[in-house]
Amino acid sequence: MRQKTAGIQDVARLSGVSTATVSRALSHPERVAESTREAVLRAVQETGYVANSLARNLRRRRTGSILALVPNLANPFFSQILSGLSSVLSPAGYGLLIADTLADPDPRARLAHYFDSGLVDGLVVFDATLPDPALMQRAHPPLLMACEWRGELPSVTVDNAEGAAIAIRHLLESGHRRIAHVTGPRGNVLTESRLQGAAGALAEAGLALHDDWTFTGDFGIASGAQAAARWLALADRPTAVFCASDEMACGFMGALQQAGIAVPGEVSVIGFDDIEVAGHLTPALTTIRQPRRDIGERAAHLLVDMIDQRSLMGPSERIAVELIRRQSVKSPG
Amino acid sequence: MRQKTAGIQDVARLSGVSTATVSRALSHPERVAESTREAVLRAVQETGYVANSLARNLRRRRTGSILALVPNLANPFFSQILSGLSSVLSPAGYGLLIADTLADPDPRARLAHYFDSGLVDGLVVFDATLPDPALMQRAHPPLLMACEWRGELPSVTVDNAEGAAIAIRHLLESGHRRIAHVTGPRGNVLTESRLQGAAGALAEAGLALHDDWTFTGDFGIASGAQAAARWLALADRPTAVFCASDEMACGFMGALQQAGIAVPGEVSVIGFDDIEVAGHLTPALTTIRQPRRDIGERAAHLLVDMIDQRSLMGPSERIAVELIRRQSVKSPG
DNA sequence: GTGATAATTGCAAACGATTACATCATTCGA
DNA sequence: TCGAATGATGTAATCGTTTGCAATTATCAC
Repeated sequence: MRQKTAGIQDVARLSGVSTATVSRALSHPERVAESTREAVLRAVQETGYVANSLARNLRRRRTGSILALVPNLANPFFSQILSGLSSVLSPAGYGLLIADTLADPDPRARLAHYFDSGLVDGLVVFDATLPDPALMQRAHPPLLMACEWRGELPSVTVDNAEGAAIAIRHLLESGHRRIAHVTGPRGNVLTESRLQGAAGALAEAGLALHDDWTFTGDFGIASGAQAAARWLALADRPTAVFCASDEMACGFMGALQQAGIAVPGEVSVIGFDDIEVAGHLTPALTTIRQPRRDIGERAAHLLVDMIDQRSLMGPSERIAVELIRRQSVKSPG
Repeated sequence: MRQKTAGIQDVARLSGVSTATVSRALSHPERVAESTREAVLRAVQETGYVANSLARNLRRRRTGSILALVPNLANPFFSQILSGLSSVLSPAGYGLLIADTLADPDPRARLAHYFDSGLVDGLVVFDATLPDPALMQRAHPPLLMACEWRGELPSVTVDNAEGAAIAIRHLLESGHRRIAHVTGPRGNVLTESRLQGAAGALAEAGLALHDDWTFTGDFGIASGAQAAARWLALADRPTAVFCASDEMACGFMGALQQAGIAVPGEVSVIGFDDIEVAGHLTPALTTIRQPRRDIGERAAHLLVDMIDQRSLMGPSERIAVELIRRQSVKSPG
């Protein structure tokens, strides 16, 4: 069974001082005499005392943990972002709580719950549909959007429209004129923003986004494969495809190759994200890189700042994307 | 700024009862008269009161959160397991804390810290090197190993040796006699266990694991590509390769294809894990499936049981694996 | 030597809930 | 009708820290 762990009382008794002094010796070492500090530390050693964070946090009115609400934990896109978050949060003294909003029957209720349970000092939200205006009325801890964004909420995002434009321009420069687009779910801010960037770049070249050539997906692998099926059914096929996520690009290429279509021989494919596997596919996937670890790290810094300043608003940050040229794009014909 | 949130005092005052009654009305509704219960609930509505979990947990001597220690958050293998964990932990009233032990300068110290900080009610540990005997001496909350295992600690694992044996037998049945193996990091329990299972299956067929044909990797994509380079340098090449993880298989196949070697034409490849992308590679990867979501869910159940029974030991569970036949294996020559 | 200033330390009140125990009002059986 | 059992509520202790304030002692300038 769990033996009772030493409390501050025990340390105080052993070192012959009051609990107040023990507490100070540990959290504000400069405010106690060196000799007492040593005595206390010795007693801490001996008892193996570790402060109970529950009590400490109750008194200090902070919890020491921040919550990340991700739409789908099983999506590898997030893992590296979370890793980045964790790497700056831990040293800053925060634990990282993670909740999967997909796995949750009522994610909005959960968010509301976290707002006033006092369980967390701050939130990073990756799903723009979550923090709706009604919800934001109530009192709540600092909240930062990441990847997606909404209204005036502070956020860490990537330049999605520009990324899409870069992708399209790359296809254009390679000589493609007939370009398809596999989108994310309609209504999603990322989807719309990339769609708009793609359309803009196309327009600059005097082209338009052909309705029959834009396929709606959901960022997941399977939806990429479905888009491929629709592409295959086309009488008049585009020579290049811009997929709004690498996962979809992966599903798209896979299904095409199953059907005996050569990539990039018969069709060029460009993705978005640069997930780890992208460079190891055959052909290696040309894509727009989102620096995912950076996103996590920046988000963590911004949120910690907001918490420190007890402010609900904070700066937003936009991170640049980058074209990674690999093998899945070549000149048509 | 953050307006002060209502406390139990406010509810008590508004509904004209004592705080004790409010507390009871909320946590033990049957112990209070219906009329008062209604009055309390009405006051709760009006004030928007939500109990402060810090205070509650301090008093109840539990924290309501459990911690998962994963060796590498950026590895997509874990995301689905975490998702499974989360899906049963949330309804059970536990939050899921996640820490990346790779990102941590001193993971052992962190584990020690969690042992007595009273921050968590239980731990799920995915890294067998962490809970060393010295550490386990001290008082600590219930701990469950998952995927990896160590000593007598309760664990949720998969039948690794059997999985490896199934993989090898599948290659054997397809007619291969010259079989290579890309392992995980040496010393790792998964690595050794799969190695042993593979050697066993080979022995049944009168074959042995050729030293020159076993390449050491680290479960990551890049190490698979490195193994491929070593395979390419071989004068006398095996016709099939069993990779101890899908990521390595992916890196292996990719590098081979880059070098102009056909898979499965010139060499068959079989993986382990069945990560999501496996079925969308070209060729689609034949592999041994680990039901990752199940692992997470079972681990959560077992751990919650241990916590409920205040017991440090608990049953261990072994989950079956399954051969997924796809396209990366065919008969040689 | 004396009063003022600064450096240490202890006392006790928070933090915000839960719950053992005491109290009071009912109900019921004899 | 009375004593006991039952049920509903309140009082106050408790969980394990931190910290404002006061008290004590040491230091220093004069």
